[in-house]
Amino acid sequence: MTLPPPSVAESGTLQKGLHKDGRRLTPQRKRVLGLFERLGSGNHLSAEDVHQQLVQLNMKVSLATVYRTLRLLADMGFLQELELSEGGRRFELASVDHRDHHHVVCIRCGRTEEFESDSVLSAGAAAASDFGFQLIESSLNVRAICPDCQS
Amino acid sequence: MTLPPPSVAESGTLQKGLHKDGRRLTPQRKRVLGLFERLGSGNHLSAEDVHQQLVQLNMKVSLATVYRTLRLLADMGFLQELELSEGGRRFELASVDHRDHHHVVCIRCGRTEEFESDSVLSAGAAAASDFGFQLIESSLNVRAICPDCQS
DNA sequence: CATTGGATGGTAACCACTCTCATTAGTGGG
DNA sequence: CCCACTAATGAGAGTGGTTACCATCCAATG
Repeated sequence: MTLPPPSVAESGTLQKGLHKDGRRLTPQRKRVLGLFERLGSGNHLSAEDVHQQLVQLNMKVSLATVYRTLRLLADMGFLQELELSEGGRRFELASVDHRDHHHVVCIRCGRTEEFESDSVLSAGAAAASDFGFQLIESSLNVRAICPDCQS
Repeated sequence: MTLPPPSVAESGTLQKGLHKDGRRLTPQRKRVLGLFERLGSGNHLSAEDVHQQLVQLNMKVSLATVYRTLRLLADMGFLQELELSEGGRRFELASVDHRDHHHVVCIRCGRTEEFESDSVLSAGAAAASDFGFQLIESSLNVRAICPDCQS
């Protein structure tokens, strides 16, 4: 059985979080967060992506507001900020998954494999907290040579 | 006893690496690499940093050339590139002593702290061997927000 | 409703970085 | 040692993602 998705954008959770800081619930903010909830977790969107998607849905939100809202929602913890590639940060619904994504990369052919590691996650979290930093994400990049390139 | 520092920029190692690809040894390239060697490992400099430092030393190198040279030296393996902070990527001297250290970087101001972790190293080694890769090095990049930028 | 200050939209500005191109200068051969 | 070849430099324009500015708008409160 599937439970109905608990929409943060509609349920009042977003509104509460905003109001306790003197902020306001606007249609634009609901649209942005709602978009992520409709797509589900696992989607990583750039600001431009979000803007385009909303335009296609006839839900006009200016690009400037998209940027402001993404940052706000990330600061509030509803979205998670991550950087998967060069040239642009991306956002996804905050979830326990994708908290850290690690890669083994072959320096010869570029073949990339992903893996997960709790010990790496906790090591990164510990290091951040040691310096008083607020963790966003940690990624372990392992440079190596794949079997095909070892010959 | 202290051995004289083996300068890659002066010893001919840089020249050799350049010549075998039809490239040229220029004063600018020696200056950039020499700067990193003078500062020693553990310094993370942005292109702007390098430019400023060289200007202060009366060793004029244009900013465009700094960018070009940093990329070149990183490709050649003399420098290590850290794509960490939002406000620009940084470079450090690639050295054997420092090949197993990790970074916590503030995405707002670029402040970078180093740390070491055996568990991270073994996790990287394990991941490499799981995929049949031959490990070269692993580096954990922790993206976070420093105390000063958390306001 | 009226008030008020946070939010939006449109756009200019910004920043790190790259490209273009005329000029300079390493390199290797003669 | 000089020359020719062409890689490399310098200066500045251009680029793409992001932020700042500001007049206008509107959600929240009483």
